[in-house]
Amino acid sequence: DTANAIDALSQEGLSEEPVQQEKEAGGSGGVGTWEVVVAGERKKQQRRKKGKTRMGSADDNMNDDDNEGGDEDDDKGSGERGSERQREHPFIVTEPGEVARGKKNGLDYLFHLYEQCRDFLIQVQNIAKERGEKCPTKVTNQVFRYAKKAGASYINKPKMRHYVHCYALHCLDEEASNALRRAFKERGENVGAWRQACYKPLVAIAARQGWDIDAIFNAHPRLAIWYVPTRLRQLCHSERSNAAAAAAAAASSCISGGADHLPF
Amino acid sequence: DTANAIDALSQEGLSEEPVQQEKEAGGSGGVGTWEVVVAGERKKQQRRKKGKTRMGSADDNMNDDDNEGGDEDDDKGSGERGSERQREHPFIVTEPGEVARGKKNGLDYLFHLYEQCRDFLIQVQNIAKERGEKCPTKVTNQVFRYAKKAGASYINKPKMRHYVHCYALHCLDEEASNALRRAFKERGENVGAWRQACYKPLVAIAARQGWDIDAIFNAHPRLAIWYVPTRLRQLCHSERSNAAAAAAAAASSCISGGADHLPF
DNA sequence: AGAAGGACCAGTGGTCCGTA
DNA sequence: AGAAGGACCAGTGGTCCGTA
Repeated sequence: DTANAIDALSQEGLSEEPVQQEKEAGGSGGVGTWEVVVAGERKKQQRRKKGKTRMGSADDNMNDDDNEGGDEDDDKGSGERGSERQREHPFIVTEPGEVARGKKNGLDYLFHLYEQCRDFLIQVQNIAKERGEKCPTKVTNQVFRYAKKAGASYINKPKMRHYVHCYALHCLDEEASNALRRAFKERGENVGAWRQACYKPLVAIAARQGWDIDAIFNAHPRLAIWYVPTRLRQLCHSERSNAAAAAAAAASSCISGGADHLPF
Repeated sequence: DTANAIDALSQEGLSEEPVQQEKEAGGSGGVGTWEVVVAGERKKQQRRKKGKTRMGSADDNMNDDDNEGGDEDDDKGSGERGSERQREHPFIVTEPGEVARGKKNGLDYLFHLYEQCRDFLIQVQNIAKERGEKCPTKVTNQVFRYAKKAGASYINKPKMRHYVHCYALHCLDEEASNALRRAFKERGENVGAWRQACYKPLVAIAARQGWDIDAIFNAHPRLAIWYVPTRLRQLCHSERSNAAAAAAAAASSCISGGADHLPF
């Protein structure tokens, strides 16, 4: 399943750790390998306001003690501290197994991030169980915070939420997902277009299974830990309404004997 | 199950509706009867600050538009508007089937409130499903808000959370729950003492079932909709630790051959 | 232009503590 | 004193929009 994890490597990004750890975890892909990640704390400065690098906040300290002075305005143009804002490379549409070239990341890498989040969730769950605390069943803020603390600074909530339904298609119908990737790569579409196109086959799957997208997510062990995206839920709902209306119209036109006169 | 719902009646409290509706719902106890509750909107004034009765907020308007003037201080002694602050009558320890006398409510009534919350949850779930929205699996703030809007002003979150574990015992071992009620009534104990005493048999149940109090709640259909109380979770955890330590000590003393010398 | 993610916001779970 | 519940608070789910 995660056999070709090496192909999913991020092109070397801003922060060195992820790439290193990817390589270490490459062959096995087991859960235990992520303890390496946990051990290696982050080395980058985590800037809060732009340019205002703050020291002193220990790695285990999650407290948000940023309000000291009181002025949090007109910091425009104070970014002379040298450290430019850095981001992950943008995704491009790649075929299954294809490594992205240049300063880009491929879709195998994207999906691999979801597996990493799952590993982090499992760790958070184990800690919670040991301590007798509430145990999350989903990838929550707590899990994202844990991932960041563990050095996986390239994982963040907006990104993961943005592509959840793409990952869902990958989980639920890998054939269809792969075909879509190939088609969109061939057409030279960008990631946004591919992402949009992932909705339709998912709605079709939901249609076949009684429209209960929550049940579909929950029935799949790797998908069950992700919240159903609002947009996907909405699409399933409106499509179900359309289907129901169409069915009703057909039935009505059957009863009334044909399409040549208005049913009411 | 809810056959003796009439015995669970609240003594006529401040708000007339609950009692009336209890009586109507008395015989059947089905879900549908609560539509009566939904239909009958609340008539009482809902005061925000003390004595400051506000008019105008429509029943469907959940908006909290209370901040108009800006002075929200020194309202001490301004309660001359006639409407005294009103509350539900306090609970007393009653035997199963016993009606509380005087300005008191019995424990059958308390447990009945949990069933009502379940009915409200089911209604909220049905509405959510119809609309294709996220569907709560637990009694959430949204459900409490809905209950209030439906006229059940006597239901509130702090109260329901306070007694959840008492209801849990009632669900999981009604015999034990009934025996405890009889014993505490006979001894003349107050509700607080009875409530405290409900923890112990629950921890014993958890001990018999591998200490997983979440699994125990989730396995019971009427209990699964309630969050496991923090205190109960903590008690189960520390008791498990104690049991494990005791077991380890026993094993150690066995290995070392007896209790006459220190094992290390 | 297309995309990544810091940071905000409304509403949550949890329960304290001013009230009766 | 014992108890009911308004109201607060830290941290959540959700995603916008200033950024690169």
